[in-house]
Amino acid sequence: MARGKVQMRRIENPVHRQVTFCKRRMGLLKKARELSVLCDAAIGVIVISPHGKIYDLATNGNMQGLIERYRRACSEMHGESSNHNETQTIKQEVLALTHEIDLLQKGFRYMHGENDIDHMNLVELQTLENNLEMWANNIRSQKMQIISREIDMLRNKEAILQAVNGVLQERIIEQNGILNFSGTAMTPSQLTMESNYYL
Amino acid sequence: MARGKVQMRRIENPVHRQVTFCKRRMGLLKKARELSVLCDAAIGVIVISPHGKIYDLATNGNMQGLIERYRRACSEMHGESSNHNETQTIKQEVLALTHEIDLLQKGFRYMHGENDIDHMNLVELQTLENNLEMWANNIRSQKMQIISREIDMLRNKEAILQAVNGVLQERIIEQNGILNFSGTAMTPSQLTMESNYYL
DNA sequence: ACCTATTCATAACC
DNA sequence: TGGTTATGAATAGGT
Repeated sequence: MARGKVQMRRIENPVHRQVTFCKRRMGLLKKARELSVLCDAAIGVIVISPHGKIYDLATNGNMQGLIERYRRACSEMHGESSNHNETQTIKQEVLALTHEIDLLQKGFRYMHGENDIDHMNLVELQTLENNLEMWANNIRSQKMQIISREIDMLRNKEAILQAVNGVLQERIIEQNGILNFSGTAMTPSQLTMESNYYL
Repeated sequence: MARGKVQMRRIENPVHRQVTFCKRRMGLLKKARELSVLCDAAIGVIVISPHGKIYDLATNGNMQGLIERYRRACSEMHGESSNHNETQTIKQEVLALTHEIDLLQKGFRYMHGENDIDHMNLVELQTLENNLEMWANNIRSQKMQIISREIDMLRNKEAILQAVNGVLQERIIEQNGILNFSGTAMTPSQLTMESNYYL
């Protein structure tokens, strides 16, 4: 909103994104507090960062209570009995989530045309299958890129460590020659670091 | 904020308060949506008017899931050792489903042309690939169903046509016997309909 | 609901 | 992260 209009889509630059996240999050919470004070409303805001960190605000100081109120109002709307066995609500959530997944998957099916998979003909299905195959291939190559980057990095590390190793060995040999502490000299193998395969 | 700074306290005039409530509520939800889009965050906003009317927004389209995530994070923060024996497994299920939804949404965005694939890690990519594979398998089996239905239908047609053919041949032979129009008699092969392969 | 004068929020920059 | 500033957005008050 300043120094150039911003496009309404995910900010690609991670640094910019993080900065904007921080600033706008502050702004959002401030606006929420203001609305709450000015208009005497109860407001809850939950923000979950892409990395799962949670920021929240409950203007009445108690998010749980607010959520309960919200839930009660929702179930009233759905005409459900407010029989609040915790397990029951969670099971309903599972149901809701499962339903959402179904919806998303249906959405996927619509990607290649307006048709549902059950009503698609062979040509359409074949096209969709080919597209999926391409998509999967992209994913596989992306995976390979990540893996080979990791491997390259590890090779580099290995080379560096080998070099360090050589230097250290020479130094030890030198010291052995000078001090003849043959009993305490480390063998080269003890100096070799294990590769760190954290893929 | 315009035409005079406003004091940060409850607006006494009920009309002004209602108008401001409406306007600022819109603004708040807009800001929330923007933050969500720009920074890839999951955001939930609950607004309860002084009269108890509820307005809400869940950027992932599912407030229950969001609240669940929030609850989970909170109990983690409080380090509560949950004694919910049965509930625990269900909560894990919710977690898994929520995660799957995240993945599907990421994939969705990718399909729409925004290259989120670059920001997915190996595990996410692997899961997505598996999902795609399952999907492709569904499509393949759907194709096979269509194909075998078509084949069955064609076999039926063939059988019927063969029978008709036989009858017609007999009739021709009969007519040849009676009228002896040997020059204009059709050969059996000309009566055979071509199979209609419109797959 | 629509219209501006004003204040506010914030993108880009340190 | 924490400041500064130019600029686009939000909105208070009025119609």
